[in-house]
Amino acid sequence: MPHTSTPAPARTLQRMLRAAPWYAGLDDDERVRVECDVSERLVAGGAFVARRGGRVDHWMGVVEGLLKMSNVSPEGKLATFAGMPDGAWFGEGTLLKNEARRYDVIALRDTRVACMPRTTFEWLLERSIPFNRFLLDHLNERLGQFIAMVEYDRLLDPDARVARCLGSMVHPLLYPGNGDSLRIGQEELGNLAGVSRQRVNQALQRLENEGLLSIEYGGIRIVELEGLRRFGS
DNA sequence: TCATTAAATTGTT
DNA sequence: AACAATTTAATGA
Repeated sequence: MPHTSTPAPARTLQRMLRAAPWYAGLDDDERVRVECDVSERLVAGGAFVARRGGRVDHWMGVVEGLLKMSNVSPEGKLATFAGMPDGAWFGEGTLLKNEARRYDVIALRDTRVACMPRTTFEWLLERSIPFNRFLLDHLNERLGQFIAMVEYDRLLDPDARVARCLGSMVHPLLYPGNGDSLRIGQEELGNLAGVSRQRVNQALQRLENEGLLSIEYGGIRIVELEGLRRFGS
């Protein structure tokens, strides 16, 4: 590493938008409107970004931080659907169906959230084919994750749960910009995978020994993405 | 640039 | 849950 290393570019809202996979396909008018309409909100760690049952009037994306999409059943059972790292977008399903939100979104640490107004979202939906294409890919990917979840989740041992949790948060096409490394601590990973931090540590060491990832301070570097997604099956 | 310190995170029991 | 070890970030000379 050269000692003249340039400081990592700040995770600004504008930078995040321009790196978004759907942004590249927009025309100039669309880009101008998007950059004008999208605002940024800071959510403290532990706080709700949006609540189940609440009205949905924004399509949201993670500029910087970490979110958890989850639900609590009437019996008090916690179900986490997805972890959302930098560059992840969510809420399109509820926007398209125009119904109340079906899940809670909670910040696992201080997180900056990009908010695109419903009107802008619908405007893009009406006129941009690349935007529609992105939504299609995005929904399809999400569907695949949910199918895998109902198929295996209850049967998986902790190692596999951690592996799949990581695999679901890395997507070179839908969430670019993270490269092959994920900034997530072992405690946060435990919250997402539903296992203790100690067990996360144990799982990560096994996964590292099998050559699927490498453990870094404050994060994980993905080595074999497909191996992580397949792990345990 | 280097040393010191505090804070965060990891590894182990 | 508690503890020790490690890494990073911040501070000031």
